[in-house]
Amino acid sequence: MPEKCVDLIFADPPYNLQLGGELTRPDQSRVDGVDADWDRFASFDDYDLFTHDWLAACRRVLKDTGTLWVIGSYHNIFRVGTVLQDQGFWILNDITWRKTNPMPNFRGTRFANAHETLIWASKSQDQKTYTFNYEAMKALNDGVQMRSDWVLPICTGAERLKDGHGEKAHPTQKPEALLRRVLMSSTNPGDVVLDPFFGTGTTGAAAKQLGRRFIGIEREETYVRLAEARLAKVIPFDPAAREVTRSKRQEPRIPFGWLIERGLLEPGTMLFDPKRRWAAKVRVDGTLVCDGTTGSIHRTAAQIQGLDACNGWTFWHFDVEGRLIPIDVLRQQLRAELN
Amino acid sequence: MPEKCVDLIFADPPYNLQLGGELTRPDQSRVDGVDADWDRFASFDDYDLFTHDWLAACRRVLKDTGTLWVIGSYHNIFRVGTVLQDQGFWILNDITWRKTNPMPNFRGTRFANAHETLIWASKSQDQKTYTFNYEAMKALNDGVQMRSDWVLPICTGAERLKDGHGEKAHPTQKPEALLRRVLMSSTNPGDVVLDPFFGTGTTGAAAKQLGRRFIGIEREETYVRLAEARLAKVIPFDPAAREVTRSKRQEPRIPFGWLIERGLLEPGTMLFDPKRRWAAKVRVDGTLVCDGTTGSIHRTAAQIQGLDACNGWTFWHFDVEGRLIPIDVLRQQLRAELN
DNA sequence: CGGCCAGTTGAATCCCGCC
DNA sequence: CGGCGGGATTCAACTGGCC
Repeated sequence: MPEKCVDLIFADPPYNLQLGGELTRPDQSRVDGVDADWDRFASFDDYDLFTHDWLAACRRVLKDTGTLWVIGSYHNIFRVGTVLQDQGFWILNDITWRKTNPMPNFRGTRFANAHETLIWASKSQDQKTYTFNYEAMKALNDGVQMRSDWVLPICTGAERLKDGHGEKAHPTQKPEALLRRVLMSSTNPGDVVLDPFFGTGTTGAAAKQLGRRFIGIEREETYVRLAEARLAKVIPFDPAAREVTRSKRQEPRIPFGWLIERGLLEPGTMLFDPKRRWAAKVRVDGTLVCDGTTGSIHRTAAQIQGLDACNGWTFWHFDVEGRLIPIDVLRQQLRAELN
Repeated sequence: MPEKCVDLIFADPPYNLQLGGELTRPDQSRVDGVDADWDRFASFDDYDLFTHDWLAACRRVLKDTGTLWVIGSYHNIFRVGTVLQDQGFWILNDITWRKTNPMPNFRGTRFANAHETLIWASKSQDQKTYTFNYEAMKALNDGVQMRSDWVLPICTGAERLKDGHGEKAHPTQKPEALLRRVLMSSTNPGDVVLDPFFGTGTTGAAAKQLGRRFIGIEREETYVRLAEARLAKVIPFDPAAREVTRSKRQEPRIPFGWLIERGLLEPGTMLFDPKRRWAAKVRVDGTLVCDGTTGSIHRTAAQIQGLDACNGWTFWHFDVEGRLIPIDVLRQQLRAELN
């Protein structure tokens, strides 16, 4: 695979570090845990080397502007996080996936292990131009910014893939809703997503639904076949519906002066702060005259508040029949016209 | 300190935030961050050595039947967890402290960092006779097994210690409720609790309340004096009294976007007002496209009705075989699932 | 005394492009 | 690569004053 060709990596690395004997429920029935051969490591050192290897390979193919997600539990996530940091990845968030329906602790010896941890990281501390669809995440959360704790059920029911015998096909199949949230937060339509531990292809399913391209790597042929069959049946969402709200930062910039140029604001119009304590006159070049000084909408607003900076778009208002309207609505109007 | 004399250790080790510039809120007020000198480390290696040293010292004084708690955030917790495992500690749980009132992400660049992580560990894999008051935790949780995610507010108000000038005395004072839950879960009355980073003595306060003995180690004289004054005022709980059961939390908020995420509503679905005069298309981030504009269910409904606000849950309906069903029924359904 | 409103604050790895 | 400046950005809980 060529260098720096991937926009996002999602990885659910295997581990088997702490499984002692067999786990039984109080009624002595056996719990079908995770004990596939591919999941076994002899020591922490072995696991660290494995982690170092696959993360280095991911680093090589990830674009500088790309980000990496890893999911794990307390068995392995601390080691993964340490190696990540050692390789220069810069952690942006750790996310707690709070499971609504986890397996209880049958023995009553510990707290019910009811969450898993995701780490979201960029390639380096300096790289600040990663994709984060802040507004989409905020919209998804009813207008309140999304937090680092996500409440989602584990994968059960029809979504959970079965093998030929009606048993679950994969021990740790992730819910598609989790992957959709990951992809929606940190990719754009058309981006290339890589999952180096593809399993039964949940990452691919979410990517196909959302109109992202994807690459999956999987060693077990059984899983590959299951994933292929699964992905063939996935129906992408309506292309119009999968568009998300873009952050203002990524929208084309609308300079204040354009409002005057385009006639949305007359030169000479008086602007006011929300409480009508201050007034400013709009000049033809988009500067304001306020209290004897001139400057941009931002500078004048900042000067009044006696601070370093200020968002003039929300500070300054114009008068319509006695009511004050923020000038930002004019920007929205112009932005709509320019689309 | 003699070997193996301590029943429980609770540690909140310092770490270096590597702060860049000054952080300001959107209203340009300054955030009073953590930048104490004692909190700085030059490199990951330095931090790992520091962690290795204090954990080894803890290991020496901890009884074989004792357990250790460490609290941290993504900046340091992965390194702490790795060193713990390397020294032979056996992780029993990782606990997510979900803060009800965290500081938001002011710049919209990441998810709000709304939780911290605690690791609970015994001295070795073989040691199975540690203290875990399963029934007490279950009782504290309304008769349901306590999970690995704890919802508690951060320390504010009267509990938050102030210095002489009315400023917060310690940058990271933990809530006593958190420490009480820790001590209640994994110690018995009379046990000896050690806190090697005592700060203003929250661990001591909780221990005194619950009738546990404690040892605190603190380098900063200011904190030592504050802790002494604080602890003198702490009144132990009535030995016969039991922790009161917390009232049930208010109904969890269900963001509209979750319906799409969880598959209760397909992206691209058309919604209608009760009289089918208007139609809107559901997008993947939970916004609606209606008559050329986009917005939340509430905003679109309000725009149509020409009002300041509107309850979109009752305004918008989806079509099932020609009949219109309000989307609110889906919210009720999801709320039931999330309980 | 209570309700309402405005103001304050908390472990935070918190912008980006142009010159 | 550093400096400069435009411009984007916040949630829940508590406090205190006023009516």
